[in-house]
Amino acid sequence: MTVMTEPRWLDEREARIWQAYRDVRRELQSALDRQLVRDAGLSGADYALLVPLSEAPEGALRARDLGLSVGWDRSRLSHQVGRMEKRGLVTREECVEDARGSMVRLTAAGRAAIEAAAPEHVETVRRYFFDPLTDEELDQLGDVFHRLLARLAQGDA
Amino acid sequence: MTVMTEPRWLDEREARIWQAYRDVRRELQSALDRQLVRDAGLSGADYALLVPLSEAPEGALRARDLGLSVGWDRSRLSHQVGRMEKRGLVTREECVEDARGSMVRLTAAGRAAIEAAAPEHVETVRRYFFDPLTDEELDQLGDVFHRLLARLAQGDA
DNA sequence: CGAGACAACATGACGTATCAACAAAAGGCT
DNA sequence: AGCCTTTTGTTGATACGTCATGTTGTCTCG
Repeated sequence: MTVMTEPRWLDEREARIWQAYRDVRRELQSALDRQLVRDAGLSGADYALLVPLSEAPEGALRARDLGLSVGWDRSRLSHQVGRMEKRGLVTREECVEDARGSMVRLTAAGRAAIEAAAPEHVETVRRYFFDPLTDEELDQLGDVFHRLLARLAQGDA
Repeated sequence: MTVMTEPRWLDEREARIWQAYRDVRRELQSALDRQLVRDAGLSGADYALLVPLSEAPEGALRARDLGLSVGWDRSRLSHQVGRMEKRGLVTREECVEDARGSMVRLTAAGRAAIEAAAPEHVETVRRYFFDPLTDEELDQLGDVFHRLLARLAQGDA
């Protein structure tokens, strides 16, 4: 059983940093999503899937692998692919090696969409994320992020 | 008109850091939300609103001010308050000073919910965010976040 | 004072995210 | 082979987020 000890509340400095993290998270997401929909008519979710698909050998990936590469669960992926299929960005095919599986394939329209969207989007990522930071800070950030990821991954254990 | 120059694609190091950021973002969000709903029956959105309300003088804030304190637009706030009202966590009242306005007030159940949820949640934030980082790293992070926020804010201009 | 601009909030529609339940195929084990 | 477990994917329900729109009240300034 868990003993009820007085919680270690965040001090003022910690609260400020935590708040700043959540603000960055929200505003960065918002800025990137708005740029995408404005300049390319794509949502962030669309873009997230189009990138690994466009880099895949035949412009096609198993749903399972696509899910792994973006870190989504099956349901979220299936719903999103369904919406994108309706808009003609991708098609679904049966998987030959594994009859359970499903292949997601980029259409010509899908490839055109990601190729049109990518340049402006990368510029936006630079503008809001990379440009304001120094090289040293980027290295430290990479370090910090990977340590946080390690902790998050072990949390599942 | 915009000249079409070759975009400055992310190099391998940049891509790795950007990927790590998005992974942290997704996994941290997911871990915190799942902890909240599991231990307290609250969503992240619930918690986000309950915190400033519980800290407000009478457990009540104008919708406008509540929105400012969490960085949400009116619509998002109104929908979320509506859902929380249905569950008895808050009530809506008319605003005396400004007949357009609306007051959001914490109910007894709402206060009980946030007080029950907060200790475990803070521990979880520590576990996944603060504990793995050193003091120096935290200071640098605070610095970095505020610089990014400044850039994001000027983007609106 | 009065007309137009603006601010505050609600709502409906649609896209997105999560969860539970389901179905079907693959793999493992005896 | 036959049973059991695991993997893979879909679906429906519900919660959440964003946009466009509408309503009402306040403010500004001529």
